[in-house]
Amino acid sequence: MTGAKRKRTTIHDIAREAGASTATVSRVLSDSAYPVSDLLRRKIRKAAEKLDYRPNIFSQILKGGINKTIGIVVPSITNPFYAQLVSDLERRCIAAGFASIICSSYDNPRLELNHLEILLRQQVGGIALCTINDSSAFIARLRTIPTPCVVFDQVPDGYQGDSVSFDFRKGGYMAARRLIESGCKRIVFATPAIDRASRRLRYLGYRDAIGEYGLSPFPELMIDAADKAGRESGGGEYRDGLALGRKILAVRRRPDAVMALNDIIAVGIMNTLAERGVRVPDDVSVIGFDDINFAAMVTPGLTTIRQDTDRTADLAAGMLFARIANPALPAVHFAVEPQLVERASVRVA
Amino acid sequence: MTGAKRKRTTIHDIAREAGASTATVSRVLSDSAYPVSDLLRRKIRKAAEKLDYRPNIFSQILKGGINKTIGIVVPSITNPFYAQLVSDLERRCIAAGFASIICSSYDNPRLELNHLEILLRQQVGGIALCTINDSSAFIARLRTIPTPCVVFDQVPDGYQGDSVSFDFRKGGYMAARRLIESGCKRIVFATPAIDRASRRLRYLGYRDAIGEYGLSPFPELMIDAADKAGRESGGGEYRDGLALGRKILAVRRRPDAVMALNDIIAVGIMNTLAERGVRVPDDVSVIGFDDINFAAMVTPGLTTIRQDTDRTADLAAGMLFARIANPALPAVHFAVEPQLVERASVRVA
DNA sequence: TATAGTATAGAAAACGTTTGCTATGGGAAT
DNA sequence: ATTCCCATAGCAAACGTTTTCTATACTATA
Repeated sequence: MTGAKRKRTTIHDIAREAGASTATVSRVLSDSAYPVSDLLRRKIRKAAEKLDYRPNIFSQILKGGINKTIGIVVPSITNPFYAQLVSDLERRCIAAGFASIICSSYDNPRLELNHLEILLRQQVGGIALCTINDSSAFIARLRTIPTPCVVFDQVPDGYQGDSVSFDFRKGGYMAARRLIESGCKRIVFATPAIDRASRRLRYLGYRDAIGEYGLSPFPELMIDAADKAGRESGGGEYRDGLALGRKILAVRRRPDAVMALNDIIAVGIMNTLAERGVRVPDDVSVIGFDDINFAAMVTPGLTTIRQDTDRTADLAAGMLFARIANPALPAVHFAVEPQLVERASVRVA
Repeated sequence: MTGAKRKRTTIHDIAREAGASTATVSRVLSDSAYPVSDLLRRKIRKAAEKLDYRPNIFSQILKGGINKTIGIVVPSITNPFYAQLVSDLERRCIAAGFASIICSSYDNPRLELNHLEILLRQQVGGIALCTINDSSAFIARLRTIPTPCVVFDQVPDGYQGDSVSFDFRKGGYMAARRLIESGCKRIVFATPAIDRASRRLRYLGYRDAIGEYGLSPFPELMIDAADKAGRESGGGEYRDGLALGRKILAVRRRPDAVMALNDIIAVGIMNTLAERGVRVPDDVSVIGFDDINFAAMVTPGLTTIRQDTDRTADLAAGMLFARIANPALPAVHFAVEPQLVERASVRVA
């Protein structure tokens, strides 16, 4: 359509137009402190304007500049929790003058590693990583990457670099305890496969509470990972909640409370229960995890454990930019605290 | 910590290690058809492996290669509809060997333009754009960008390039008609500000149906954009639904149906109604738009107009990659059709 | 045996910047 | 008038690739 492929204007074009050398043009256009006469400065600026000059970032980076984009890796961008977290992170990148590359690994460690390799090849200036892979091989790999990196939300045991973790165990404990204190006795922890630290820790926290209050051995763990093999997902979606709901309905002596792995699953369970006429919270209490926007929109409103995405993003971005500015800094670690948010899905004591 | 900053290995290192020239190394490593002896080939491959070589994409691109990343711009990544659309697009990029940069403009035209400039500076190989800006100045700007670009979902009037649009007017018509045919007479269209084509068209479709069935002039349009100025959002969120719900409850002769701008707003309205004891669909029918995952999770299940994100992504990605492969192609345009999905929020006739 | 042809390899230029170094001119200090 | 310094400006190297062009050593042909 437009005929011959127009070439971009370079500093050479500007140099010619303004009667200067490329060195001087570069110095003017990159606001260097190098002394250049005002006259020439103006001429160069005008020429740049006239020719609609945009620097070629590839030569800049090649020459040794740092790449002002950071890579963000999360398990699943369609999970509202991560969508919010990514959004909060992205806002801070923009504020710092960085672009961001968002990668969703779809709960697939292989894809996650692939994303990471791509980001490294792209030589992004920094990486914010929420990984579901806590294999020691992966952690070893992580140790070798030359790019500033912060691991957030889920941080694998033994990871030594910068991180801001969420206290999943405490969150699990708080959730279970909330149920216990409202008088529930038969509490089930409902989850798809326990395949990563953040899930195991939630369960451990639940066990802490169960043990502390001396509750009896009940079929306390309800796992449904039946169709896991067949799909590219780590579970944790609505359909998993539906499946778990059916499973719960099938036990002979019904639990009086369920602690769901996350909010989405909690909603799936609530809906399955409602369909069969069992009322929440009157017949069974339900508690979620994450506090996605959505938790406030369902009926009854979902009582849940809040992960503060904004705080997490704030800490993670802060330490990432600090490290980019000074890679020699010692590693730091933050933890963000869970928070109980009361709504209407747990019966009052 | 790690002491001196280790330099990346380059083809020069490999050349030295394997006793070859950089030219040969480049040819081997980029799988060129150029004849190189098997012996040397092997030596170079082994050296590359040993030194953990990764090509520097910046020099590759600088040298004239194309940048295998595409930029995706959407109004809001936290909107589940766009999250899904982005996810569907991203999957196709990966399949085509492209990375993707996802940018959320938060319903802010200034930020959107800024994102676009960044993508151009990054010289991404292609851009997939869902814009909320249909000013003629913006369309003119769009015409001048040198990068392959496809506009999807919302395409502004007068945009000439590749696009895959959604038939919002027809969608609006289908929604309103569904309500009318179930016997509703006083149907209100509930929306935050009508500030972009996709919203205006929905309203127009609604009017089409209203007119066609000769319905009476009722306070048919319910706008709540009160606090718009104060926030970085174009409206369309849950709180907008709540506000609209309150407004609807306040009218003297209550509507018997509401057509919401989108699913999230529909849920907000349903919840507000439920809180005051008005039942959906018995007292008032509610219909949404988009068919986000969420629409199936609320009670009653939300009847809505489906925008097929997967189909949209498929078309958009297809035409984008086609254009990248051959920029001289004439522009093409596709439209994806709305689809009514029945659930339980509209009363049966 | 001379000649051409073929397979293989390397030297070097180019992509668009940044930057260390050198060069020029003029004013101030001697 | 000589010396020195300072303010300007440009030259050219370097970043890591790709690619064109040239060079070498065989092998096959006349």
